[in-house]
Amino acid sequence: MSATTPETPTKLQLLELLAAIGTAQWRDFAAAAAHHGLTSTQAKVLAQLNGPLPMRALATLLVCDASNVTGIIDRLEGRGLVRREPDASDRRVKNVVATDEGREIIRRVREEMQATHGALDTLGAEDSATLYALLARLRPGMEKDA
Amino acid sequence: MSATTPETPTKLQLLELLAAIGTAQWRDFAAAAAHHGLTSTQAKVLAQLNGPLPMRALATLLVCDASNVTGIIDRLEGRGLVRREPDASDRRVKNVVATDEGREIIRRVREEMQATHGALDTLGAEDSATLYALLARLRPGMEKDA
DNA sequence: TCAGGATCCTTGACATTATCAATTGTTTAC
DNA sequence: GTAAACAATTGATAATGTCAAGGATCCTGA
Repeated sequence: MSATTPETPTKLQLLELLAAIGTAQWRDFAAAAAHHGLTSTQAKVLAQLNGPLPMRALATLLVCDASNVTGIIDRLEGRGLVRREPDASDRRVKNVVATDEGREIIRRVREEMQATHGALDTLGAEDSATLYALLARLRPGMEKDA
Repeated sequence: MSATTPETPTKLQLLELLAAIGTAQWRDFAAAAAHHGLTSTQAKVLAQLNGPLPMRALATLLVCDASNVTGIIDRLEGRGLVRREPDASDRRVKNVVATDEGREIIRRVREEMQATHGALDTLGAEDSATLYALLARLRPGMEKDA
């Protein structure tokens, strides 16, 4: 019964570890975003914008009120990092799209997450593949009710 | 060359997956915190308070200005979830400690992270152990410069 | 020792992010 | 075609964030 490396970790232990990793990653992300004059929230929004997203969808992703998103997008749009586009099939909806500049700045933020990069570099190809496979199995369940 | 399950994932792919897991976990956490009348920030602070922590240390962990922490702790203290204690060896320092009620409420928040719990439940004992070991190796590098 | 610099926390002014209630325009269901 | 439902915005207000400045305490070195 080793206290340091349990053969079968408690769900609570695994949860705690996963939370710690998530927290550390967030610190890394927030610090990198600040270097580029972005607030954490602005960076988080840019990170979500792989494709066009309705305001409402953003609110759901950010776990916040829809009215909040209006102001956030206003500011990002004012800095030219984001654009509002009308939706083709529903005129109520406005789709948010990252501009080239927006995509570029978030790319640089991700590049600068040194702690995260450094940590991942300690994993060999095989371990990386194992971790990737496990996390990929976790992902759908985690995103279920979003 | 399978596009869905790469044998050796790119570092970028692994990074992206890790970020997605972290984001989903945060959503789960924020939603559970709201159920208990806590803002995300308040819950995040409570989650950090395993032991006494100086205000300054909290600011570092939250990646924010020290002055910000004053107000956050003021409100948590007003609700009886947290206490300020003088430091024994340095009278400038105030250590923040979670009260019994504070510990209880954050325990319940963690309990209610259903998406995360559900996702972890899909892993068998062996996979859990593997994931735990891999994440444990990642952790020190991620927390290095905090 | 004690003067200067550094550190910890707080305050005050202000920008950003969050909530809620109400409004407008549009869609959907009946 | 009307009523209910939904998307986004506005306005009011609270919470969170930054920065500059200040008081208290610690530390270092002449």
